[in-house]
Amino acid sequence: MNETQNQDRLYQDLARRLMGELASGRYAVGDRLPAERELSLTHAVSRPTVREAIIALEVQGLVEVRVGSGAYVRRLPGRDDIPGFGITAFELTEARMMFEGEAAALAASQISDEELGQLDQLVQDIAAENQAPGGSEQADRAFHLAIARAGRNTAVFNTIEALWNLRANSPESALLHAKARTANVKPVVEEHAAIVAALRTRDPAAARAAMRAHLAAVLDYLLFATEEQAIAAARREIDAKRRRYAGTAG
Amino acid sequence: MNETQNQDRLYQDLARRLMGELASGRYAVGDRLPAERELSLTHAVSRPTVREAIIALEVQGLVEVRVGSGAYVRRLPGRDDIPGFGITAFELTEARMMFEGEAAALAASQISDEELGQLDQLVQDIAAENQAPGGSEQADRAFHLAIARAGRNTAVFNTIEALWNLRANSPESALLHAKARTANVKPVVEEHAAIVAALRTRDPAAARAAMRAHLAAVLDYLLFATEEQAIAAARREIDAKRRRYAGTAG
DNA sequence: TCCGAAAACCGGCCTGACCAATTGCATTCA
DNA sequence: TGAATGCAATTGGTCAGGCCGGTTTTCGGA
Repeated sequence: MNETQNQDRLYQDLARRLMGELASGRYAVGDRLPAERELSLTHAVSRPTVREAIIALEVQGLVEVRVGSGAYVRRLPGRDDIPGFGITAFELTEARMMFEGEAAALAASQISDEELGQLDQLVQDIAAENQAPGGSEQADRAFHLAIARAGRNTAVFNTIEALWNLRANSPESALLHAKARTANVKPVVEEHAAIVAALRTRDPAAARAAMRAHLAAVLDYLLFATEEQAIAAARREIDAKRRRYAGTAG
Repeated sequence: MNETQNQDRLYQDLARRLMGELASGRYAVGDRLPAERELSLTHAVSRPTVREAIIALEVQGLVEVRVGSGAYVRRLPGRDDIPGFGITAFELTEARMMFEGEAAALAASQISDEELGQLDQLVQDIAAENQAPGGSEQADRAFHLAIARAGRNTAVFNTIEALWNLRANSPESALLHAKARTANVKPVVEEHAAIVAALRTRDPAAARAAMRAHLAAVLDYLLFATEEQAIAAARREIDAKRRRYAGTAG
């Protein structure tokens, strides 16, 4: 048993364990959870703590509490609770290529001169950010969201923003991106500048093409980074085998 | 005082009130909430209840609790808590036109014969659904999500699904769509069939065009429905004025 | 003026208790 | 025999009070 990686409060620990039991299929939708008093015994915590944990589940819509009856499973925890789960960096980037391309096309017909100026500034910020060691992706994110915002469509903006949040939540994705970014500073800046230039012409097709080109390049970087990773892994494996059989051969 | 519309538990009532105070701008991000003991006095509840309410806010990411220090505002309740809030039916449909068009293009290069067969069936379901009085949009939703799924990209599928959920959450949107749908049964079925036909050719550009054409038509329906609504509203207003001034004139 | 220790404050968690809603079972009546 | 009724056990709802350990503030000494 991984007895409670601490640092959280007890109720969070309990809530996580209960969520795990839900995810494990131990309970079906509609089933009743054990009573609060019973849970407090089986999990060795007080009833108030059990209540807090159940409330945490309730707020997330996982269970429904009926007075005098019990807590019932309303839905099972799924990918909604783990945004980005099961999504690879490639899928995410492909989705961004498709959707941000359209967002850029929309922005081309709506963007103001002031917003174009802000994008110019953001391109410079990206350049600075990429040269700094261990730089963040703050400016990069701001750049893409500014374009999405320029389309003047809340649904579009929310969608693009959600994709970026997804990216932050996916550890695999973040790692790959960081790796890919370090090697290719100049191209990234040029691509972003090209997007701004296309937007400045107010040509939707050109803006779409520039954005897609940029993200297609990102996709390439990712591929490259993955290959390197795969090669390194393969090399390690071969070395291990070599060592293992060294005794046999000698 | 709106003394507690009951039926919920106390903690929910308190949590709602606290959320209201956050929304009212009384606290800024980073501010500290009153201490638990203080809240229990000012709101006339026990400390456990206050704790439960604060946990409800914490689970939603609204506040962050620091041991020995207090509960701090992490973000203000906004559109994140009411998905679809502030998004008009037009924005949503425009976003769908852009994004589902791309999803259809992706699907064209990935879809299997079996999936094409399922789409054929769904087109028939949509026809049946639209003829039934007060029919739902179940088949319509299933049709569009099936196409999104056929692209074999989880991020893309999740995005399209999120847009459909948004649609369900927006009352204004649902109303308008219901109104628009009743008047135009045949075209809708034909448009869906055309999308399947385009997918069957495996031509991304054709699939994109068919999907965009369909949603552009939906946009037109919406416009029409809105105009009718606006005209009716204007007529009511004129009538009201007429009645108001009838006494003056007579 | 600066620093460190004590005190005040704050959340974390527990015990024990009582109330109200629900539910299941046994009793009772038709 | 079957349905209606009433009671008791179970369950969540809430409270009071208390102790602990971490954080912040304060105040006196260096």
